[in-house]
Amino acid sequence: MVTATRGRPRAFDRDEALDRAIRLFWTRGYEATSVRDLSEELGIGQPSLYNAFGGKRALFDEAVAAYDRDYGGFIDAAIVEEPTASLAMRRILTEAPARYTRRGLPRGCLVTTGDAGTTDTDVRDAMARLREAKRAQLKTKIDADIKAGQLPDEIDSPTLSAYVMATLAGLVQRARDGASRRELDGIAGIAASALP
Amino acid sequence: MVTATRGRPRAFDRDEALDRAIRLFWTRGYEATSVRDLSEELGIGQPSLYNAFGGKRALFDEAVAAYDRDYGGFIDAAIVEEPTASLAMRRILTEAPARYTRRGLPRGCLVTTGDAGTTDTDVRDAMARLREAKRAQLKTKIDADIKAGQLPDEIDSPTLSAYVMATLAGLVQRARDGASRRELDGIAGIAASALP
DNA sequence: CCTGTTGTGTAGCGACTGCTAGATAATTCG
DNA sequence: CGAATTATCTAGCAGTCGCTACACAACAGG
Repeated sequence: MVTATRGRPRAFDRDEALDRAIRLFWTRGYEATSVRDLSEELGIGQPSLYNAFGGKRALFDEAVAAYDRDYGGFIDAAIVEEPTASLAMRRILTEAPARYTRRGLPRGCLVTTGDAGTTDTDVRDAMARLREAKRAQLKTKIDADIKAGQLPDEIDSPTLSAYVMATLAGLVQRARDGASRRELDGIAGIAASALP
Repeated sequence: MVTATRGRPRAFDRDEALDRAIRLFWTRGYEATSVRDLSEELGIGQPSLYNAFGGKRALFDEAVAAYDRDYGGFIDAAIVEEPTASLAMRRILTEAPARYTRRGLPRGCLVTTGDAGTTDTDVRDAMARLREAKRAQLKTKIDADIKAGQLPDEIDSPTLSAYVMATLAGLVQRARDGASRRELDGIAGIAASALP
């Protein structure tokens, strides 16, 4: 085996520690989360954190990737699974309120607000690129429907995909300000009524 | 005179310094803006800053108040000046894209994102209260129209006002991610089509 | 002039930031 | 067993945070 376990074994569950890191970054964002906060919340010393994850920035990147897979994947799922862009967009707006107000989990979305209030431009650029990638995915799906005649030619796919992303960001803002799941459902319902 | 100018006169323009502080907080948010940054950008020493404004938090509060008056007032103006809630909401969504992408000014809105990524719960609560006040103003205007028969009884005014606020937050997010004025116009147009 | 009042500059406080050197503990391999 | 490898712990680095004590400068009133 290449992955022979030589040396002293790790004293903590790496996946569980990563999940705790996700929730802390999710709650406070990148810059407002200190390495000492992480060390305490993960229940490991700082040298262990650096040994296992490489550093604050590397841990954040890994946390964002794991978040996108474990918590934020409903958007990708809707785009992949729904037969049309209209259905995908409606499903995204329908599911978002529940996703942003889960009990036992932080409010909102790590990808949407994880870089807010962060000075580091690398972090901001990386997160902006991730958001842009989601929008582009949706735009591609809309374009496919236009080409297939499922949506009228006049539809502006860059704007429409941006509209959905902006609506999600608005829902995140409301969720973090304490809005109820019910209120978010109402907002998403109004927003969905503008979809083609 | 009570305001006799005894003692050494101030060596800088307080209003201009406050305006520079507004732009810095607007760009970076509360926590990511350091007192040293402010001191440098305002062109005054830290003791002068503390003497003139009281401290970082007091300066931020004053900056937010001045921002709301000088830059963010278009929302209040629309609510006060437009005869109906429908017109006010449409005007808000129409004007927001330009407001969030002014040349020579930071992107977005200080009230919407000034507290993002901030640990201090007092700051977050104060900003959330300010946002809630705006929403409540709009809700009152909608309620008045319902009562006057200008809008149907089935309209859910808390949700509709929250929808407008959420849309603005989404526009801010897109603006800060680099979206063009034109894209924001498009998003706002779609959002407005959902209004009653 | 002198006194009182206020603003400015220097210099530094204690607390926190991300990070790491060095010693030691716990495991596998030969 | 010893040697090699990896993890953990203590302790502390240089840098930044918001803030301020202190000395001095610049004004008004007497």
